[in-house]
Amino acid sequence: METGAIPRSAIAGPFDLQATLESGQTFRWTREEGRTYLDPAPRGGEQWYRVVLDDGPVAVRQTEAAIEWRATGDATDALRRRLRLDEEMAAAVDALPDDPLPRAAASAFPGLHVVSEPFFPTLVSFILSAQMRVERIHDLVGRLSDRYGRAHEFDGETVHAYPTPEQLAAATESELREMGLGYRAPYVVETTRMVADGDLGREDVAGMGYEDARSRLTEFVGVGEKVADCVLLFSFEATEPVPLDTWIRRAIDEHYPEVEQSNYDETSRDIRARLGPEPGVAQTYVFHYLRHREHLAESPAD
DNA sequence: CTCCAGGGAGCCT
DNA sequence: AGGCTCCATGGA
Repeated sequence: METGAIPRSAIAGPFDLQATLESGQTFRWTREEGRTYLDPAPRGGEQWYRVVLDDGPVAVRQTEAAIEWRATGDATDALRRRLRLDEEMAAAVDALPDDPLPRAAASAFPGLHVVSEPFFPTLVSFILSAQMRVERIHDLVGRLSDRYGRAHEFDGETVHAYPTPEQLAAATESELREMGLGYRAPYVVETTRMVADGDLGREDVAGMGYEDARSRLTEFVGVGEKVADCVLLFSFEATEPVPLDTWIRRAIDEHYPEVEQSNYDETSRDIRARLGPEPGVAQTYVFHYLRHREHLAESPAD
């Protein structure tokens, strides 16, 4: 076991590990204490989070001085890429329009980073996300990993990687239904097959412009405009996508009533034009803020 | 009991 | 293209 630390001085701007990992962008990281990751844990509690990276399992926590990690090899570079530690999210925040909602969201979680997660896990996770609560998506992703992903020994425990397309291709629709995926089970089966067979993959989309890429991703079964936006935002480092989920749609009704919500394409363009130069970053802040603002008062002041 | 969750597919005009 | 209905499951 190796240990290491990325000092705060080596991170661009403010960073908040808990907000970053628990804001519904990625469902692979698990808090070591407690299975679900959105139970009301204290903010800033220096909890360890665990995930399996390409090189194996890693545990990460944030202290006042640094991002600390434990892993079987040097995890510094992989963490820098996943958590985008070299990028100054505050630049996008500073450029936010002078609207109350995005401003409040940004000041509530100043260290929230948009992540850069791998393609296939993100694709399947957000197929699962349809009509499902964030906590439950996290739970189901854990179940898929435990059953189909590669097992690693770590700290005397067994931890599982997210399954590869080839591994998940072994899952049948009835198996997935028994695991609780519901009507999403056949979507996962077919999309996994498409990726495993090379019908469509990350590299087919990587060079395209935003709207073309989004359209191409909807060729996957179970992937519509909204899920495609999530995949582009959280695994392609795209800055444009504003996933129009129920929370954001309600926020538009409330705070941007002049934005008409007829079809996805028009609504997307309209709201993107109002959220500054990196609307996807703004959206990520707003989403997390909307889901937590009623609990903010309970937390001790930062 | 009802309502809702980071929606999408299938079918109909 | 745009609208409607159905789809599993668990928690509040």
